[in-house]
Amino acid sequence: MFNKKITDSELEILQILWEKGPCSVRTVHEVICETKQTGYTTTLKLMQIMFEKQLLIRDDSSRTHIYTAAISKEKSQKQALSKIIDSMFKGSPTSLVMQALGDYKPSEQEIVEIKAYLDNLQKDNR
Amino acid sequence: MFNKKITDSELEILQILWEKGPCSVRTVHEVICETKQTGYTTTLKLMQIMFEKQLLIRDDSSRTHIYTAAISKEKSQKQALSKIIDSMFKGSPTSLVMQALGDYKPSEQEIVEIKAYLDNLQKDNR
DNA sequence: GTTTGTCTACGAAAACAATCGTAGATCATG
DNA sequence: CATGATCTACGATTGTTTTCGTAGACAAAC
Repeated sequence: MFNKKITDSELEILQILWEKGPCSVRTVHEVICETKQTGYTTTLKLMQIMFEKQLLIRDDSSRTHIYTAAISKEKSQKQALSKIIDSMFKGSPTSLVMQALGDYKPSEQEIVEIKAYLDNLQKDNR
Repeated sequence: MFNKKITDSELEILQILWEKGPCSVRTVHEVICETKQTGYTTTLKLMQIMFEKQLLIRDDSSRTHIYTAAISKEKSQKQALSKIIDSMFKGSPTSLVMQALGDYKPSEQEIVEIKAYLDNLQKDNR
């Protein structure tokens, strides 16, 4: 029942809503238009479908409906990570982490932060 | 001209080729059949399309064509990471790493490995 | 109150992905 | 060499996602 696949277009809309909070279709559409050239009703339809799929919540008490993301950014991040860990990293989160660290060398400061985080995990383990 | 979108089915095929090296359609199809029930010609067609898209290279010197992945696993991993870093982690690789560590608590052993890796990065920085 | 603009709803088209059936070529084997 | 197995090529079908046009409701402005 859960685990509906989120398409790229849908993700784009979710991101706008995570960023800006509850929005009308018009507002979302204007953001999309900055990068993509597409019609207003396209955005509308997408958001209506997302509402049906329960990816969005909407307040239709006034004429201009206001939409809100129904799933948290964190949960989606986890889902996205989960998917690529399965599909690209043989199910090994650690190998994803190593690869990410290798590809995008973090700064000294960031390394320190990550290490601190790892220290905490180790404490929890005991 | 670049940035061909790789679909899930295509990724499945790429993974098999990364794992096993150059393969015939039959070989790939047999692996797919272990998890999915699908016709041989479906796999064939997919691989033909991937060849046209230049996701695969093929040797058609003998009757049974032999296909090879045209992009490396590492490059695809990087591409996949890059995509979700952009789309879900506001362009911050570090935040992806932290989230992954938080979601999938690594074992003591893995933590040690990651720390060692970070140590190396720090050395390189100096 | 009529015109103009903005909103939703909805159906249909277009684009893209995945599936399969069939045909024709080639090969292996009795 | 005839039969059956296996291969490619290719068109057709189905399913999903994205796009848009049109219609009707409502509001604002003149």
